Amino acid sequence: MFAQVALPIPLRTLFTYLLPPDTSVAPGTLVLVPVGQSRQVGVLWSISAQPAWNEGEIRPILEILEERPLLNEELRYLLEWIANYYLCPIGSVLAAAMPGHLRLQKRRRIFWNHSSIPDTVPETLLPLAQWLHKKQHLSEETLTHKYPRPLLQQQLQQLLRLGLIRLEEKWHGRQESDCIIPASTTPCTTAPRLTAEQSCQAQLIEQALQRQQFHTFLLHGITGSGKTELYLRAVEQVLLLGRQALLLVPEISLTPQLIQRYQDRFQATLAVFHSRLSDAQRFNYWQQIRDGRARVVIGARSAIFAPFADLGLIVVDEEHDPSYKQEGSVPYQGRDMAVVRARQAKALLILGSATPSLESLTNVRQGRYSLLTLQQRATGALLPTVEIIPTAELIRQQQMRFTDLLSPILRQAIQETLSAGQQVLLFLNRRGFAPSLLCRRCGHAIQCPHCSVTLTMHKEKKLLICHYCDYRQHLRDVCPACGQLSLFAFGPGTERLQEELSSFLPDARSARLDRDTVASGQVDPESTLNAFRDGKLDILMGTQMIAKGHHFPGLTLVGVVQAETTLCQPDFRAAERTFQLLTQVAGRAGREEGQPGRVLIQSYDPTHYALQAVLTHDVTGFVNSELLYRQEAGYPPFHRLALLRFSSAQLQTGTDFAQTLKEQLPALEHVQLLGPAPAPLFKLRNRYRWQLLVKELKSGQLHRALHRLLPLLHSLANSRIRLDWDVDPYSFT
DNA sequence: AGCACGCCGACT
DNA sequence: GTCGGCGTGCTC
Ligand SMILES: [Zn+2]
Ligand SMILES: [Zn+2]
Repeated sequence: MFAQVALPIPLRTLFTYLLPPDTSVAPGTLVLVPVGQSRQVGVLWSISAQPAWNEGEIRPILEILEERPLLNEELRYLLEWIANYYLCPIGSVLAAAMPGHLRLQKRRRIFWNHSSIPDTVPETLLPLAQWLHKKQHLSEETLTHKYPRPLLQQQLQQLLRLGLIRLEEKWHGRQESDCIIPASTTPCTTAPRLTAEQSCQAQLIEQALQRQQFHTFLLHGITGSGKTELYLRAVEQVLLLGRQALLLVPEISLTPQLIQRYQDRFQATLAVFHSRLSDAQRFNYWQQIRDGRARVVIGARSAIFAPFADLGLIVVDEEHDPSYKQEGSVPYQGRDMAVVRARQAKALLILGSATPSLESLTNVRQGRYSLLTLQQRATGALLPTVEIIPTAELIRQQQMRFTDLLSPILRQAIQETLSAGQQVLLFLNRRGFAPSLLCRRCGHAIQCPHCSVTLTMHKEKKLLICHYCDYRQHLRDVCPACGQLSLFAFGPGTERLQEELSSFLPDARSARLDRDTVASGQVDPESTLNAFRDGKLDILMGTQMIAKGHHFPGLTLVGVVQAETTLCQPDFRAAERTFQLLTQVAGRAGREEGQPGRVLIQSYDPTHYALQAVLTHDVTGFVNSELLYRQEAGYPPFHRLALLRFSSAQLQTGTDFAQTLKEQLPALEHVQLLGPAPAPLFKLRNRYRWQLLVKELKSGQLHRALHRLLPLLHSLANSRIRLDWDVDPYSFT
């Protein structure tokens, strides 16, 4: 018998191995196989009587690693689906789905397996044999310091044949793990009462769960309307049906507070995939999910690959969040994969958001999803009032300097709020002190030597840092172009905001939460958020990190320092993103009844329709005008896109290739080719970049075109050109 | 992705 | 002379 095995290396095909006689093993099981000079853990994909490959020697499977399959058919289907849809090797998909699971621990140990060194040992092997005999056991790594690998392999083989040594290969699947989940399904805390609106929607969810068929709900509930409580109820019900549940959240929302909330309800059965898990812990969770011992799973997008035995419910919270899109070698959209997986598992899917993606809303309009809405806040509080502050106009009227981040209106509002004993949140989606350092004499902006972007000024660290490649140089006073002492920090940043705020209100208790303060250990996110919630801080300022989900009862004023930071990006979703992010931030304000919230948005473009929609809480109005724009411009959700990118370390090589493509790319049916054009971020990590946008004109024809286009690109490109592509792209930099 | 093989610059 | 840099090509 032969086995086709998927390996976690970027291969488009399965490899064929010989199944040792008398082995009973089912597809989906982990196996150890030889690959070239090394060994790999792979997944047995299928078994056949005839080899699926006959162009060389077929080697045998070395070991069946587990008694039962880890990847059931449903999960293998998902991985194949991803490989086909996103046009990437099945091996890469496997590696993305199971990071670490399949990795053998690099250090093989070699044990001396004999009391002495027999005389029969050939002279060439003596030095190695003596070394091993003396030490009794050594890691392969240590040996490679003294022996070149091919020689070592050869000598070890000989010693092995003589029965003098024994190899021990470590695979963490064998390690005992420390994250045992006890088996119990008793809810720990009792559920709070639902509002009339909530219980109405909860009933619809329950009915759908009872049917145990695939169905998708879009749960569109305003901020603070109690979506989480509906998720919790749905999970409770699916557990009663004896099925498992998966909750996907954006990476940034996977906070101790969120975990606690679920733990209080489902403690006994919960597995949380957070980024600090070791390979062994992660693998142990996988086994417990397969065995049905873990019944509720929470994680970011990659938890979609967990090996559920009987998945009955998937919840995608904040379904519009861009972090569901994985970038890199396997660029999948986690939310979309939830649809594929739920359909295959006959599970109920709930996509929840206060600001649903246009894709999901379109699916509702086309009848593929059903809509559930929550229009009232669970506490009975009203939505905050929103005002837009025209920064440019205030500067022109000399009411503020153009270097100021806080307008007089916002300053006054902060003071009023603090003196009323309430709290303030200031949002600015830019870390560092300023995004660039300019020369006021010659206009020079200090750039990254490896990328075509300006270096961000970090005042505390006294560094200029590239936010794309992490290049750093010391902060300087002298302009590198004209040699004058004339550099000044241009543009906003959270560090500068903090500086301005502490000179404005030196006595206020404030904290800054962004990647820099967290990484430097200055600030602990959990305790800071808790302190703010408990009223031990007056002002919290920061980036994305403070925008999500948290409930701060004393918070009544939200200030958005500069709305444009998300607006001016080379991305047709810029307006949608801005609307979503600002609505989300605004939703932090005034969540308790009787304490109305106020939101002040500072902007250089106050009439922009995305901001106007935030002002009036007009989701429908925004969605309609945005959809109109998308339709006219031929963008998603009306036309699918694929982005083909290429780059080269030499400018000329790239330019030539772009020219070649312009001349030689044929017109393809049912798609439109836009480009190649230089990428908005033209140089990144010393590579010059171009992109070619493929727009689908007739539904269902994108892949046909890509299957013609990609081989053509490969054949035209020389080895200096690096090619990659992204189906349904979210990033256009 | 590893890991080999292979062909050119600075060193015991 | 050879040690080692990483470019190219293969792995059932
Ligand atoms: Zn850079
Ligand atoms: Zn200058």
